[in-house]
Amino acid sequence: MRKIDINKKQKENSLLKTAFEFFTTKGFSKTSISEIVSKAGVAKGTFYLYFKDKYDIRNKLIYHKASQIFRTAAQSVEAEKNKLSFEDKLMKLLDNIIDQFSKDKVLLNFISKNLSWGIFKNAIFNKNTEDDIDFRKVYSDMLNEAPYEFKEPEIMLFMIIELVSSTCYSAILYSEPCGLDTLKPYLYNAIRLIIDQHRGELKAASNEISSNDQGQKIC
Amino acid sequence: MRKIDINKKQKENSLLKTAFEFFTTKGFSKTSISEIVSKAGVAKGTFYLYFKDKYDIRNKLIYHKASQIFRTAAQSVEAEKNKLSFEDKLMKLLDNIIDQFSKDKVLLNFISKNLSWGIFKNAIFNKNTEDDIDFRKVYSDMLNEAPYEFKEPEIMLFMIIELVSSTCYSAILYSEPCGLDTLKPYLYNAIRLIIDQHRGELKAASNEISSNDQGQKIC
Amino acid sequence: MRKIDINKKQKENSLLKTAFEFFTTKGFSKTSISEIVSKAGVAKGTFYLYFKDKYDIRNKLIYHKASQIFRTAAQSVEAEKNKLSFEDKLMKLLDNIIDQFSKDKVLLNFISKNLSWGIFKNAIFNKNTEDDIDFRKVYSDMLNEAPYEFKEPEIMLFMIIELVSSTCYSAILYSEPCGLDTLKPYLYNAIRLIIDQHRGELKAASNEISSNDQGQKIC
Amino acid sequence: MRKIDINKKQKENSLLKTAFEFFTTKGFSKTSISEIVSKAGVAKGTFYLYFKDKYDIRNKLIYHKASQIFRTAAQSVEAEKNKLSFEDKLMKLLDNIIDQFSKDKVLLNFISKNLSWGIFKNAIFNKNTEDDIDFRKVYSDMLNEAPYEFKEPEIMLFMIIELVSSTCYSAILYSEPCGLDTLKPYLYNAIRLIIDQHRGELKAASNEISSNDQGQKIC
DNA sequence: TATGAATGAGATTTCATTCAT
DNA sequence: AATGAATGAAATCTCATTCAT
Repeated sequence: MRKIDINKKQKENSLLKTAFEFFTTKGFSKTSISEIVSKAGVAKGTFYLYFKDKYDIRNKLIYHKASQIFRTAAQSVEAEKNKLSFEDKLMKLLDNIIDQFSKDKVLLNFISKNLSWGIFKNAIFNKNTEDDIDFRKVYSDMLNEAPYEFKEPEIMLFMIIELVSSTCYSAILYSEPCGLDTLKPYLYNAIRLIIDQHRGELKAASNEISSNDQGQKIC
Repeated sequence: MRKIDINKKQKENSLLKTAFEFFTTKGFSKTSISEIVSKAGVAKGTFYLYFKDKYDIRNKLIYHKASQIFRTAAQSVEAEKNKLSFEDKLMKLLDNIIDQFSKDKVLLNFISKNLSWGIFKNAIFNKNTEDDIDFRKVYSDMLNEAPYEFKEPEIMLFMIIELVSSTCYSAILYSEPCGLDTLKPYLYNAIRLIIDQHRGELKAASNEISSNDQGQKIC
Repeated sequence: MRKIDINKKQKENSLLKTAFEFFTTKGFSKTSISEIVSKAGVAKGTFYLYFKDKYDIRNKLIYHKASQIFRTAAQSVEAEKNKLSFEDKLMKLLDNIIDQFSKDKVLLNFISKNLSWGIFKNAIFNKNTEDDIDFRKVYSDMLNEAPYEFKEPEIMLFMIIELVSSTCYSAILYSEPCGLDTLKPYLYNAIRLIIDQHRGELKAASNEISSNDQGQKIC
Repeated sequence: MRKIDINKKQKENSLLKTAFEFFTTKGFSKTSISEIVSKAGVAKGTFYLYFKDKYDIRNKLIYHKASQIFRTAAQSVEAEKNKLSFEDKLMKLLDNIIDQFSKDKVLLNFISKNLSWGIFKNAIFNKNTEDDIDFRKVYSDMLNEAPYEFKEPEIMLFMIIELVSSTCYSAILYSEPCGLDTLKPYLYNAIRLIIDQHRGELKAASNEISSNDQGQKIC
């Protein structure tokens, strides 16, 4: 990377960092571009060289942060990939995410307040930059590795994510109606029940992974 | 009510109605008080006689609308109160609410975008005006009439409400990841599973509901 | 006085009292009629039954307070009327006024900030209500009783009053450039010098008191 | 100075000039920032680039104008610096100031209405911009050059300034209680008397001013 | 007399965005 | 690429005063 490009990247990062600070402390609509640029140490006009407008920088932040969370969680599962069942992998993934948020309430608040399923899906299901993880692939790999078929796996994931995100948001930030620790057993049990209701037949052995052990197949 | 009070109520309603129109079509932050008052046909200063600021009128709208939805739903259950089991009553209540929202997407959007468990709890668990329904009482009546004890009934309601509201929001408004009709069977099944996990022991017979098995009573 | 008139007087006094409180603590332009009436316990419209507008109540307050100060001072001199020389009477009068102000800085601030020679002259040289003192008469009596003529007595009084009021204002309220005690000797000496420069000839015996000893006149 | 800085100075001056016009004709509180900017031909936001608020521009005007007056007066004395006695220099200074005000009643009114010893002292005793004159130095130079010591020279100056400003204000603007010409002889005489009462001992001869009467020196 | 709801012009201030430098 | 002065529409909010009751 040329020196000038490094410089540009630094400016952009400085703006992103500062914007995040203000958005999380003062809120999006009460943060002005003026504040961001003066704290970031660049001129007003410069802001518009890097971002289309205020909404642009917010969305880029959400993408960035959400993707960071998922990458970390995915890595934690990766290690034990082959030892865990599908359910356990998914639970571990969720537990890791919840853990990250409970340790970073500011980020939770920011993402929650600005999250819609649309932006969210975009953030985790599409690669926006080279570093971003492709969560769609992670999930479909997990499904493929599972011994069962799942009915409507997207709906299943959707329900789980919505249940987790909305209940944990309230439990972590406001302890409403109870703290995270009280909530967890009920929540995790509910998730397993939801997975159960979507679990279908045992898979027929797939070609790729068991082309040579067809003998075991019974069906 | 004196003529002047009727007039005041009309002014307030006119402002609420107009504000709701703008908030739902243009969005909260893009709606100005100037627009509201000029459409409502009152002077700018008059707005401030009724509401502290823009946030105040928004919160009052949420209270008002949320409470309206719940009152309607509660009334629909009231009729068959004694014929239905606890589960069926709760499911009917939820179904009625989902139904109302699916018919009034504008309202759903408005309430969802501005809803937090805090405001929500306030709206349905506290009477703000005389007309407001006391949802807490409705729920606790339902619990009392059930033959079973429930473990942590507040957490149960919380999980159900969060699951329903966040999944339906996305399904009704954006058909994401699927339409409401596709979602419903999975969602309703999930709800019943959640209720199941919270159901506890059979209650000791109480006076009202078991006048004919007093013999079992020991006390 | 009829009961209804007493009631009216009470309302007016309550408004005056409250307005004075706010004017002296928040300042004239930052005090709103709303605040005054709500503290005074009357309706907004009622204010306009007693006062033309905000300026009207301020002027009435100034008249009232200024006249009060002068009445008190005049009374303190009255007792020793015949024992003191003109100079001493005037000095005692001034000293008493300064004393009152140094004990009531709030009032000093209010009157000073809103004082102009015009309003001031009006306040002390014209009777506004029956209780108000006629300062013009007090001063002219003092002059008549003095054994000397005075050149331009009005200019003399004017210079003294302006010197006293502007220097004491600053000394009492801000100790600028020095406190009142440090200022006093220089100030009082300056006043005596000013009186000196206006003192004229010994008076010819006046008609009333010495109609029969005209022979003494030399002129 | 860069072209852009010249432009900025012009904008600021245009705002100051326009504000002064309105403040002096309509009064401070009846002048709106809207009026100022529209007359000055700049955008409303531009005002806030140069001044914090309405009070800020007023204070800057007072500083500016007061300092202008004193600079002019000081220059008039400078010429005859060595020919005049301390008293005559001070009288000439005051006379020049009074003269300026009597020719510019609008300015007198503006400064007087908004003057307090605090702002005033600030205006003349502190350099606010590079052009501002340091009146403190002018006065202390005058004192140093005088052959006498003065008791409490600051109190002396204070009394003189207060006496002059408050009496002349009324005389020039309202001819109350008399016109300036009638007042002057009495006023100037009073000032000389005040100076007299503060004059102390002859100074021990300093090197510069009394090289030829060293014989009298005892030390 | 007394009330206080209603007025609505107008005040101050903010801020995303542009554009000449 | 970077700047930051300038914009000016628009936002929120105030408040002296009126007038129907």
